[in-house]
Amino acid sequence: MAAPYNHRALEEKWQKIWDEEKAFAATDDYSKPKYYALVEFPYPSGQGLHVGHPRPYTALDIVARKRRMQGYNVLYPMGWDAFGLPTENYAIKNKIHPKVVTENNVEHFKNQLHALGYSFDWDREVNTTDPEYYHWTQWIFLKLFQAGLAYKTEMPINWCTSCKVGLANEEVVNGACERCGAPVVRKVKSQWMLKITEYAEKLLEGLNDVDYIERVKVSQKNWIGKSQGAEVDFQIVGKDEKLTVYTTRPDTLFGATYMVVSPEHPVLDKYQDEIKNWNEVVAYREQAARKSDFERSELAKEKTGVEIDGLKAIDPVNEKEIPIWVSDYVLMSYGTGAIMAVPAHDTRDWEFAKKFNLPIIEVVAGGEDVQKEAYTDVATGKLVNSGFLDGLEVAEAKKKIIEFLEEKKIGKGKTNFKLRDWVFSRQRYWGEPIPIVNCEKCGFVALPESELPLQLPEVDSYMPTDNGESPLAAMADWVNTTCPCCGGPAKRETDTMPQWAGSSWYFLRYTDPKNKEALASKEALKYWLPVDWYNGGMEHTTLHLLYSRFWHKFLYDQGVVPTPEPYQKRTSHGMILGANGEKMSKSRGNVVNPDDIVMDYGADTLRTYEMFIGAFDLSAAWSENGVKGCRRFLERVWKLQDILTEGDSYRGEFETKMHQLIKKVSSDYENLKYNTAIAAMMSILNDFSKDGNINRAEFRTFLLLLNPVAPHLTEELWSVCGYEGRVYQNTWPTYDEAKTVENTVEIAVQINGKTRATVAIQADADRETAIAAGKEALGAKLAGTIVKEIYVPGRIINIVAK
RNA sequence: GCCGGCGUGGCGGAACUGGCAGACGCGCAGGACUUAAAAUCCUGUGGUGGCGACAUCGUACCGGUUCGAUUCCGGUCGCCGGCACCA
Repeated sequence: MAAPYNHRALEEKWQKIWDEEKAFAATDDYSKPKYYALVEFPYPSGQGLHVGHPRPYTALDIVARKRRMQGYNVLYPMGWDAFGLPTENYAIKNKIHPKVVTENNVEHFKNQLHALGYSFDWDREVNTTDPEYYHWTQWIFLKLFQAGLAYKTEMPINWCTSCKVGLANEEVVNGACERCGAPVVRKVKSQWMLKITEYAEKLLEGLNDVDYIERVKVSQKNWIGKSQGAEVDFQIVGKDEKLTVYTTRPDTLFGATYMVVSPEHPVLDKYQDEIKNWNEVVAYREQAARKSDFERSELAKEKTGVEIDGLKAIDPVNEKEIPIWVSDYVLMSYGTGAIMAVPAHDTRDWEFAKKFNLPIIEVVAGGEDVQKEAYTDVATGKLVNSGFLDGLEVAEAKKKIIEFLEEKKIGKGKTNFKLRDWVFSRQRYWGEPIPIVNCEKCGFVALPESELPLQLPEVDSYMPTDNGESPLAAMADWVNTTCPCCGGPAKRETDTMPQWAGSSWYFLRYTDPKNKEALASKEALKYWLPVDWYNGGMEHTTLHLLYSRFWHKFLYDQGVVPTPEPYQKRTSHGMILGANGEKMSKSRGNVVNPDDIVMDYGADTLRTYEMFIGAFDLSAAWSENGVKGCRRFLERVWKLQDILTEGDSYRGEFETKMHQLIKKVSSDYENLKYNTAIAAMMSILNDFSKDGNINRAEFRTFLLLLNPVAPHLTEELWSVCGYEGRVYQNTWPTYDEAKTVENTVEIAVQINGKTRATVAIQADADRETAIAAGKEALGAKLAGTIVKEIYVPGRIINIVAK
């Protein structure tokens, strides 16, 4: 009888051996085929590892281990995305330097990950807060600055009232701070911006060349928000001034019955003397400005606005004079900040027109009464009341009107994006200093590369300030410097970079993490890129994933990296929820600590459970009973050693089963179907138990297949049962396609599509034989006249009778 | 509102390309072992009817295509995710 399955001793033992043997180090042997598997590096928070973390880590650990056994040089690295607010807040509260907080948290996280037996190459660990690392984050920023893609501007930013920090658009969710949930207001500040919009088209097109799961692609496309339409100039009556609008429906130009400008539109100030109701306009504008984005979207149902008394515009196609309104349903930040309103064919314009009694003119026929509802369908309608466009379909009309506009020089075809430039400044301490000085004479000047890394200075207070200045601004010694350009007095930039900076390129550093001359050597980048498989959370789809693709594409254009896209394949895992189906949180009291599971059941059980819990991409509720079930499975695997018999080839009925198993497990591991791979192994285990035997050849293959999921247990069994070497040093089992097919199959025999019997026949039986056998199996059940006989080899026999 | 995805036992979930729906696990019920319990092992487990072989219904709902539909098509309802006065 085998000794009891002592997971604690055994897991510790093997983790130590793997460390000593450097079992999972990626080598610099560039002649071997490579495989780069990547998971998002964690933010080392004070709470430690969450049970959600092991799900993606285990999934790609399985892939990494399998690929190594298949002869690949595998890079499966891990690191720390350690700049950020929670650490800083903790540091403020407990009066500990954020660097110390980070070190402690990293150590804790590392121990926890280590206890899970991941095959990370710990020699390549990176940490975004390490000056050796952020040296290169700053270097990339300088490149962006030199290329004109980083600029500083006064603009209204999203200001979190609680974190006291500016946020990128992507960090604002329903008008509230993504992190803390506090309301976000607009605040005008001078900010560093990155021109991600310059790459909008490339970011969109690049999606065609990569293998991302559909919903990730769709989210990125929505976020980039490409639309095609036209810009059209509307003459302002009696002025030498044109009001330009952007529209995706230039075909409806004849139906424009009024115009709307956003409250911030400059035309208002320019002609304030001619606006008779200027007081009213100013009042409206102030009211709109006071609203936070949150309120704006909350109050979206009811349209508001003021007609500008004194300014009119002329529709360029029909010369009609139309009124101009101000309303906050038109945004200054998209298009031109002004629109032509076509209430008959736009829902928002329709609502506005109804409220203020403006005319609604149908120009696309085919819908219901436009006085009752806007008709927005573009696929079926035909143009009416539109002069030379009458009778055309929408698509044709669009083309024709754009030609017309361009010919008359009153407009042009235009593509717009929703994507906006990336607000790159944070008024915080715990981030990468921006390596720029502001010289009175020379303006903004880049630090010379030789002065990198520009290290974070020690400060007395990390507190953010109410006036929106970074804590660094209070450090006169550090702030006051000399201009690298003219040597005159200059001031350092005191804002720091957002957390997304360090994570935008970390996968490059893993390829050559200790390089002091460059972010990584050309050779390393050429060999390892692109990342073959990257898995991460859906919540990073429009943030990290988009940002890092942007940086990568920029670095590609600079000749720094060899591939236009960083990640060949991107998948996403579902969340692990509490047992009650709700998100785990302290306040809900449904948090599961992975340390407890490792202690009580073992890392292998936790790994198996998280892979078995359900479809990888869907969220799944925690179940302690499910954990027990997986532990039970591993216990039964452990006991197989008691029924082990000699044999160097698969026995009889097990031959087909083993070949099928190798095939299934191998492909399931590659296709995020870990749950069915484990189910298949459970199933064959049941067969072995029932049989009362497993021979050495069968057990050997079984251990190899299970190893990526439960590496400690399988190594121990491998060693205990006297197989040679280590599992991880062995070759992944192969199968013979011909041997996955059974000789005899039991197939269903149907009458009129309903199964009435089953029959065992040769898998490759010919039609006559099969149908004869089928009829025999049906016996007396077969009655009436046979109309048709269907035989699908290996699948079904169906007799159609009347 | 637009876009994407989903809807299968008591529960988590399987089902290749249209071919025996419910693999595997959990739970539950019965049994073995035990003084007893836990653990372990064995058996059963979609509903209804029948002692039974079996019959019949059943993959959100309604309809269609097909010899045959969880799978394909049309419509309805519901849920989840992304985007959202983006003109």
